[in-house]
Amino acid sequence: MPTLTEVARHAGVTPATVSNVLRNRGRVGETTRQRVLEAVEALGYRPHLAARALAEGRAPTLALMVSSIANPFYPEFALAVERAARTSGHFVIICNTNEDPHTGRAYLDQIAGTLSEGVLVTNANLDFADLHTTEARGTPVVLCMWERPHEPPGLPCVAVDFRLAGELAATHLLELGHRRIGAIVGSKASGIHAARYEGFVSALRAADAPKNRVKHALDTIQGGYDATRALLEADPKITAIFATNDLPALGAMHAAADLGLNVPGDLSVIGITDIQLARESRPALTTVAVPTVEVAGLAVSLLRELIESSYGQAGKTAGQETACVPMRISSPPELVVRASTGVPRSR
Amino acid sequence: MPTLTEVARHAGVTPATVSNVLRNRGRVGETTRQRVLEAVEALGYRPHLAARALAEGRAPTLALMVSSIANPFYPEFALAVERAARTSGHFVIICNTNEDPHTGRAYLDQIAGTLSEGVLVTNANLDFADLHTTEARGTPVVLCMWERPHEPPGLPCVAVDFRLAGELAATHLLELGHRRIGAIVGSKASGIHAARYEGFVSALRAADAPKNRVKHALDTIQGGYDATRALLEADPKITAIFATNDLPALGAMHAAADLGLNVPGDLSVIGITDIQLARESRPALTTVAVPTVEVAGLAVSLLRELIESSYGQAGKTAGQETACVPMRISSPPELVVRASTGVPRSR
DNA sequence: ATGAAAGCGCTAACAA
DNA sequence: TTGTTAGCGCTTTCAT
Repeated sequence: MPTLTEVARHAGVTPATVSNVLRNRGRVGETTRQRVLEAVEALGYRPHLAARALAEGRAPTLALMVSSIANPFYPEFALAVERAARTSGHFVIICNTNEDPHTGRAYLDQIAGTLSEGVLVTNANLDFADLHTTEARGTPVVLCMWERPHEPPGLPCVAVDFRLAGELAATHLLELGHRRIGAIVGSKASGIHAARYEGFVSALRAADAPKNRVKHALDTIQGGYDATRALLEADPKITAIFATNDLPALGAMHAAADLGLNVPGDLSVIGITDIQLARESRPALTTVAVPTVEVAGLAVSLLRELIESSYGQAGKTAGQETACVPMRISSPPELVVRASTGVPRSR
Repeated sequence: MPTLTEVARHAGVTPATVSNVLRNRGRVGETTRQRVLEAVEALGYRPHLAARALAEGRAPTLALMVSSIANPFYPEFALAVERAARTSGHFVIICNTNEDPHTGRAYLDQIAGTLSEGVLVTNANLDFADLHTTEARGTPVVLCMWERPHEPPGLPCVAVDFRLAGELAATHLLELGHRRIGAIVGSKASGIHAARYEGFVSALRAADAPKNRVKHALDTIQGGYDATRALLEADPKITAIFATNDLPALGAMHAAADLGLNVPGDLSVIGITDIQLARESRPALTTVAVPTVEVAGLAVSLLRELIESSYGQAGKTAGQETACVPMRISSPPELVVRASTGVPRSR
């Protein structure tokens, strides 16, 4: 691999000039510029990104923390992030924490600030303390899917109004005429899906609908499957299932199929997110869509800004502490009516 | 961020010693070692990976070229690669070429050899010429899913016997009693799925089964959907569909549902790969499983070996050209019988 | 067992 | 407009 210096020698100029030509910095004469470009071409020169990173004090990569492969949402999101990142010349390093905060910290320790100049976090399965540490060391961090626009997490984030998502789902079911609705919350009671369920419940209350049954479950198809069977066993008259995520909703449809229930005739099912699978299931899943691509874009651009300003304020003493933590809010979730919901018919 | 030098000063030693302690190189006295470790701890030192990469002349990352988000197989594979890579301390940079060879080359030009010391390729949608160029510049390349163990591609690779996969699928269908089988080939005639179809056809021929109908289609659910409708229109008596990939197979099931056909009663469906979705569809998809995780592991370890030996032979003159191109063969694909195939019943 | 010094490939003041 | 001179943070001979 030829180096900058070799190119310079080949073109009869100094390394600095070549550097300037390559990055359109500083004034360079047209003739030398040509000579340099030819030399680059002739030698097949490619800049050494690690060297550049060291010299510039910044690396052209972003780290993306994902929790696992289990939920197909993450890969989908990862690709959206990759595209957004490329527009600013960033590469994305995928950091699979495997649901393990320890692994997450190991990643942060290793690459934050050295191989990558910013961190994107797709779920809260990391110690916030670790994230704060990373931030304090000078590497900006952005949370990608904060669920409560009105309760900032204390870290820069992109928020999605998941409470509204829950409301929209409930309203849709109510408008169809459902009164007995079972809810599947894809996490512990106080977990990341709480806002969705709150929105759901509040819409029910606003409509004077009877109290619904709830079941907490793993955020997986299987989790939704089991929860649905439990729910229907507890109350066979349930006509609709609301799940706080698409995966459990899909599981609910599977359960219905195994119980010989027609969807949506006997049982309506609605989820939240609108992952690819939702479009591709049979019947296609009605869901409340979260603007995934937009979120990825917002997260990357926010991170970019933070990165820039972090270099800007280098050297300044503290006092920035009090500056408010930035938050971007995505456009609101939207109901996508497909084939899994309909008017209830008695059975 | 504290540097090595600061740690050294803090511990009252030289940078070289700290470096030695940190990497267990060279002999270091037990007492100094302790002192250094304490300093590292006290300062919260983290090695700067870009700096290390420059000094060592190698970066601790691998590039993974994927073609797009459309096929959920790639993200699945990406996570498997990430896990395998981590065992050797490598980070994975995800390079989404978006089916565009031009983007692919841009990635190769930028990061191969500078930010990453090896390249993993998951599909052939890149110019082989570009890959050879990358290799020639000194960065090893490994193809992850070569489909013909008996026809080496001229590049290091992990091969999967996809011909056998096609045979297994056909045999399964034949054993169930199917004679009129429609095939969906998820690419152009000469494309990457050709081997699968060849295997399928040869098994049919070996069993003296009648010639089957074929339809080429996009390697997507929609592609399989359309192809199935076309196939059934051309010959309504078809009792089974073989698709060269799971996604089109899933599309076939959707088509059956829309046509009021029961799967597997009226129509059996079988795919190849065994992606997560195959397990999670209703009915669950019978498919020929490809050992994805194993392939990822083999690919990473082969790449690792190539990387090591490329540093080893640094300085040697040419002549290695004649050395054979290494190929790893995964364990054979295996039939996974689920609910989408069964004995044909006349209709 | 530890230190001194050179350099990886590039960028960034500052000179000329 | 171009060249000079220092590093960036780390590794690595080679001395001591």
